Amino acid sequence: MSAARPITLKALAQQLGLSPSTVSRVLSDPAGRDSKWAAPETTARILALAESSGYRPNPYAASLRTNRSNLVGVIVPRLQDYVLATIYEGIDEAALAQDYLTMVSNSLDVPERQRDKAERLLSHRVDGLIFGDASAANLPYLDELSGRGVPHTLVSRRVPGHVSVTCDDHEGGRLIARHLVASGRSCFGVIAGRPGTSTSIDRTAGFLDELEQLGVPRDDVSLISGGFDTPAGREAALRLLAERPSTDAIFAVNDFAAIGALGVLHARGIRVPDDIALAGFNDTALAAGVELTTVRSPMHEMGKRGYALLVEILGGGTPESELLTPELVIRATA
Amino acid sequence: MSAARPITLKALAQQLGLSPSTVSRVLSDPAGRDSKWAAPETTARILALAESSGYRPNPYAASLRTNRSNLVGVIVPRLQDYVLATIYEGIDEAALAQDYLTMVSNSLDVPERQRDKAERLLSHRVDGLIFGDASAANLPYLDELSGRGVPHTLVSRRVPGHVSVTCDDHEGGRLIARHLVASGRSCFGVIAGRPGTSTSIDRTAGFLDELEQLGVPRDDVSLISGGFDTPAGREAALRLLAERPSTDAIFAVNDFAAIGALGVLHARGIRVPDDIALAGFNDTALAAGVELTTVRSPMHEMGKRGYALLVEILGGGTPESELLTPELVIRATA
DNA sequence: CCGATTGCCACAAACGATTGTGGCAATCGG
DNA sequence: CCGATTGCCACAATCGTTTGTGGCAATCGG
Repeated sequence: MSAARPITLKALAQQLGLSPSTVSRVLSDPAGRDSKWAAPETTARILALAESSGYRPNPYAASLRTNRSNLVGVIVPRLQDYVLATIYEGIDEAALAQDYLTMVSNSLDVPERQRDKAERLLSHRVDGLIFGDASAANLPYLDELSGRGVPHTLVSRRVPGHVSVTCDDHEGGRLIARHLVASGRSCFGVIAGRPGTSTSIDRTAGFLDELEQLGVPRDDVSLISGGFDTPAGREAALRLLAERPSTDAIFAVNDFAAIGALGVLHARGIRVPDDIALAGFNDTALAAGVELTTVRSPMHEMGKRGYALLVEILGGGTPESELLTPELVIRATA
Repeated sequence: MSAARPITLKALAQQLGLSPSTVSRVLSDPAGRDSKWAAPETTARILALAESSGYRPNPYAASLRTNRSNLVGVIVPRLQDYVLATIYEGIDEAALAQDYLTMVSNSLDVPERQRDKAERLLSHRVDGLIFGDASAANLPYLDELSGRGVPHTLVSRRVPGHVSVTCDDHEGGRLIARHLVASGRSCFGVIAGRPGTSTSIDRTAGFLDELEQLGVPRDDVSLISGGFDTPAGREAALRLLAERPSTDAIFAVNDFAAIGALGVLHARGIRVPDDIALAGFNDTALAAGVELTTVRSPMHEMGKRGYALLVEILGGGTPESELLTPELVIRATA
């Protein structure tokens, strides 16, 4: 019932007839078995007792002394979003491998919430922050953090002036455009996602640039903004069909929006891809489930790199932003 | 560039000409404005300076002294799973409201990983744990935790001997069965999910019990186990169609598996629900997207209650497990 | 053979909070 | 008017680490 108070360093030292300092140095020496802080035999005794007694250093005492927490905070729009959840998994995996722990919070893409969550994390003295929700709307806060010297990196979305690791979204948009044109489509609709986010902006820009390059008149493509989720996709698809019935290809910049669109196409009895081709973005697990043509973005890798760059910054480095390469995944819908 | 060292309590006290103890008591008194630890005017001065100087108590120093961290650890099978992500959001929301922070980790439903992640969290001195991945396979570890006096609760899945908050899965299964029979179905397939988990076991048991009660011969229903995700659903559906072509209704105990099944039905040109009715479970966002008939389980609420019960335990209470009531959501597929 | 290294280890001062104890003045009760 | 209470506050110990400094013996170089 009563959770026994964990063994302390002092207790360990006492049992060993040593001073806490020696035990501490040996235990925290990365060299481990052959640390130079004690005689080999002493080192062995320390390691053995630490192991058998199940000693766990109290991280609070350590952090208090060292002023480092080995904790990184992560802010995402929403963990329910498969894409961000996957990126976070990548972050967490990389962090765990270095004995860092992570804490994650949802910002719901609203700036004051982002600020609130981030400050909360900072109150808990995280060593650095990783943002998955950067956008034009919260750029001021990010800039403030830079000014305050708070180490941070961005993943998934980029904004000017901050180190980020993102998918080459522009290129991703081009890939889709090329594929749709190659398969004979001529009247395009873009479900463009949330305004002010680089994922939305870059993907549609890439799409438009490639179309232009391929000689498609700008008049033959219509854009609809909204959100990244399924309901947003439904709504956008409805508007698209209403405003331009001649549409024969739809590019949703996010798989979830694409699935929403797919729902209305099915409901209308529109055949996919025969009547209208549909493509998404990200290659989430669901995309495979519904045979959706999409672009694979290396989400997991993005998280790992985002963490790695943060560590570089924490170490005093000044890394460059990274662009990960996307890959076209052709399935049944386009 | 250099992150200025945060203001300390001692510094505050010095500027105020008071002792740290007084400042500490006033600041941490929930009564706030009218705490009885100092003269009203003094209290006001303290509060004012704390505010204007942006004082943030160092949580490590506090935890070291109080032996409490105001941190709870959460273990889920996988955050990519919308269901668990939503439950976690509920946990986190409830925790934040009480100034608790949460840390979450994936166990991938493998027992040694669960143990590893949980121990890691315990090393960081979380006050308690919430498990979203309880199953027959890791029951021994959960029992061990009970023995060690580690406060914990379960969400989503239940297991004997541990306090949990789950959906009334048995009842949920009954709801689907009743609906399918009422709409004239007679040959049933169940995509049963991961063996050893209560969500799988209870939902199919409820389904079978209700069918029996409605007079459906046990021979007219076939069960297929596997996993909870989309690929598992695909595979199960394929087997189902092969083994029993007369099937006219499928109950997948999870929306994602259902969507996998939906994919193969579409691919085979089988009309839903005309040829085969399909129902899922959980009412995830995707279910609405594909017009899937399903059972709504209160995921967010589950998280909040799971946290609340943990707090009760931390306070020395001994709460009962809770069963949240599900709700049938009829859409297009059944 | 003697002074300088080197190997091994202990002392003690932090880190920044919380909290038991106690002191002094002003006010109260009778 | 006097002893007891109350209001307001300070002292100092403590939580469990890390780390600068230094001491003693054994070994080394010349």
